[in-house]
Amino acid sequence: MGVQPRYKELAENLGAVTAVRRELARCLPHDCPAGAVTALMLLARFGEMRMSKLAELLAIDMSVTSRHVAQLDARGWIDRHPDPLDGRSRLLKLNSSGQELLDQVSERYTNALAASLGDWSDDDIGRLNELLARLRTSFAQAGITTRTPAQR
Amino acid sequence: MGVQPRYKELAENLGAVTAVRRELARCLPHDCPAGAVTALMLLARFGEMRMSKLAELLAIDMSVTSRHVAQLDARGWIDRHPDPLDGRSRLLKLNSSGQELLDQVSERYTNALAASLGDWSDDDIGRLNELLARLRTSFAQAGITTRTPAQR
DNA sequence: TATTGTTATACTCTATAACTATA
DNA sequence: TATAGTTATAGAGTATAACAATA
Repeated sequence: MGVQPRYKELAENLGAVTAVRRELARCLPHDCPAGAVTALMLLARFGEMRMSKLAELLAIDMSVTSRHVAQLDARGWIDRHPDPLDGRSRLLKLNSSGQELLDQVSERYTNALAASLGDWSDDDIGRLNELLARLRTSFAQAGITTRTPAQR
Repeated sequence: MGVQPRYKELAENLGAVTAVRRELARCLPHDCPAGAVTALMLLARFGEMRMSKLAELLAIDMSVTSRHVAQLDARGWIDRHPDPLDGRSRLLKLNSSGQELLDQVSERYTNALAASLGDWSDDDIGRLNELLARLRTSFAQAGITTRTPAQR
């Protein structure tokens, strides 16, 4: 197969991932939208950060990030304290309640994936992880240089 | 790595695909939402079908599919004709105008992917395609048996 | 009575633009 | 003047529930 058809196929397959994510989201607690989990995962993985950094990691506009963060704060999953280096900024940090939620969600996600992918080999899951991680970075690098949400 | 951490990692990586899809959607014509393209791709791949079949392929509720299809029809990308076998149903079919749009969108998607993934080997893209296709089927099979949108 | 599809309503996620406060 | 973040408004996508028409 030439590379052109592979790209076309990839575009179709990426569309199908949406369905998988939706399915996965069904196992979340009712007061916990999927977007919140994504943000919390990033705060868990990369630690304390500013709004603008989180927006960059999420690859969404800061205005949207701002609303998500306000929700996370309202639900008591993160703490916001002033950035000593810049009075305009606040630093975001996952707190113990958020960590607890994240642990619970991770367990549910893991169970849901195990139920669907039980017949996958460990290696295949690892390969998919590698390729998806690479896809993310490839797109992030290219995305910055093209047109994207406001601040870019 | 054990299999549990791999599942957790996969959940995170699937979240990141959302950003890729959003980025990809930016290259679409202004009057053509990404959801429309997904539906058209399925009609192109699997041919004429009923609403309920399309809803199943999209893995969304038929009520939502109904609205998407109404849009596709309003934009003149599909034809709907009565199902001779069942008066309640109408058969959906991509028409020449829809095919034309789809060709144009496929080209844009391909260009966007080529720009971001230019340094990927043909084999790696093929491997990602295989794994994503398998992910879709694994989830579809498991999903049907658990709880899902209304009609299941 | 069950099934196919449609419509009404509500919620999540996102973008753009206008705004506030600080640098 | 520029930057960090917030808020208002609008649009896409989805789910549930109530409904119409046909089987």
